[in-house]
Amino acid sequence: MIREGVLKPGERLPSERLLAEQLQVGRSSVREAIRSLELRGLVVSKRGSGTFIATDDLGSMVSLIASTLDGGSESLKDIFEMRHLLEPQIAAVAAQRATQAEIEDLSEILSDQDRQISDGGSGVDADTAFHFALASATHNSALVKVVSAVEDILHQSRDQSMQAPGRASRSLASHRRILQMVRAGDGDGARRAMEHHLTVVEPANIAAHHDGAGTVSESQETHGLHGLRPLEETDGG
Amino acid sequence: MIREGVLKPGERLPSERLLAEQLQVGRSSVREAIRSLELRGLVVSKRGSGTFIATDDLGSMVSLIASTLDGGSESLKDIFEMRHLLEPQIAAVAAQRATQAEIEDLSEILSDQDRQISDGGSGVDADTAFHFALASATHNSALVKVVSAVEDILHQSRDQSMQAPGRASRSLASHRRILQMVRAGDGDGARRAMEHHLTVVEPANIAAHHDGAGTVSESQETHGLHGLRPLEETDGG
DNA sequence: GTTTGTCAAGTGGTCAGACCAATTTCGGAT
DNA sequence: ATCCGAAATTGGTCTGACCACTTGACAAAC
Repeated sequence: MIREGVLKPGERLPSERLLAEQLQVGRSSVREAIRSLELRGLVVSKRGSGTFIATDDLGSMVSLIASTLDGGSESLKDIFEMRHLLEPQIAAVAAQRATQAEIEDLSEILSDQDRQISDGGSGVDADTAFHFALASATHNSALVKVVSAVEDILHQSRDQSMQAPGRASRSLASHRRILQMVRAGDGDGARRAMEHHLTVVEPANIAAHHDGAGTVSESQETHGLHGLRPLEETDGG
Repeated sequence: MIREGVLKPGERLPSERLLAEQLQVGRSSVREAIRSLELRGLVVSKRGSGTFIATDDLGSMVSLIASTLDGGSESLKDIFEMRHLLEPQIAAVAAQRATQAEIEDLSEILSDQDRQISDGGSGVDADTAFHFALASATHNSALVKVVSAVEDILHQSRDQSMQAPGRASRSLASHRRILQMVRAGDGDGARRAMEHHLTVVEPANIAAHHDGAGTVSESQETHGLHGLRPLEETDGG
């Protein structure tokens, strides 16, 4: 429909009223179309200003994938498994492609994690950030999106299971090992390090394989889905 | 905010007008909210009938992820790469978990593919179906969704590049090899077979990493990786 | 000349009412 | 009991209006 015209990022769309007139449809329909694009993260609307082609706006895409992937607590183990299949591969690719800046970025994140743990925190934020930064280092936008969505979903559940003493520091240690491999450009080593990380440090949260029914608690309904109300984004573009 | 009331699949929501009255907001806003839920695949609206909680509706979720993942021609190689990282793993998991029924299903699909090719077709539909069925055999809904989205995106581009003579039959052959491994419950073998399939049969479509395979229009290709190494890991699993 | 305050125009967000098309519901005719 | 058709209901769209906000231009003050 609207995609025909190839528009550059940041460019402003015609106003809803003008668009409605040009397309000979009501403004409601135009709004609905724009809204759908906005929910897809392709476009951002700003009251009083206009509607613009999204620059990269990773966040909205990620949350969109996350909400789609998150089918309730039942699928949490599926998410974990996908991560276990994907992230070691990502670590390997990242090890081969990471730039110096990205490596420093990762290093910085680990320092943060260290600091957080020293302050008595769980370090989950830095933990998530590490996985995200690692995915970014693959220079593969699709991977970044999927991994971000996965990490997003797992973020909350991790917050609780991270409480176990020793886990935080072990997580940091294996993160360091991964970074070391990335720094060395050792894809295979990075893969193994990530595998170890996921197997030893992370997985206990859910554990359950695919045999039994639900060892999952349905009270864990804490996903950050936006409900009926459209969220207002204070995007400072 | 609809989340509060736990609604069962298939249940009908209050009408837009009623909802608007109850929430003390305009019908437009209600519609917009419902639309956002519909785009997320959580709900389906039927004119004259009502709005219902989506049952499972894999399709809409998949197309949603696909649209989010599909950032234009620039990201096509990213999609390919993600597939290359993910599908061998999926094949391995599927080999370990596939039920007899699912194996027969896969076998059936290959028969279809054979038939399509004999009729002079490219067999892309059966091809996509195979990958989807394989993902389903993992019994992991998250994997199914992501793989489906990936296959969905690649479906069209594959349609064109599948024209090359010999490709279709080679695809079928390597599919057969994968199925054989799945049937044997050989996860590692399935992984390798899928890797071979993706490396030898599929990837040429886009190819153009940095050695210029030329089947891609030049203007589209300028955006991607500048000096990135192609991943060439023979995965010593 | 530069800065500041003010205001008009434009924009997306919302609301209200109306009509359309598809569907369901239900009463009456058979 | 079955069939048919009118009426009610529902989502989809259109129209017009108002609000909150942003922007940009213009005049006033420095």
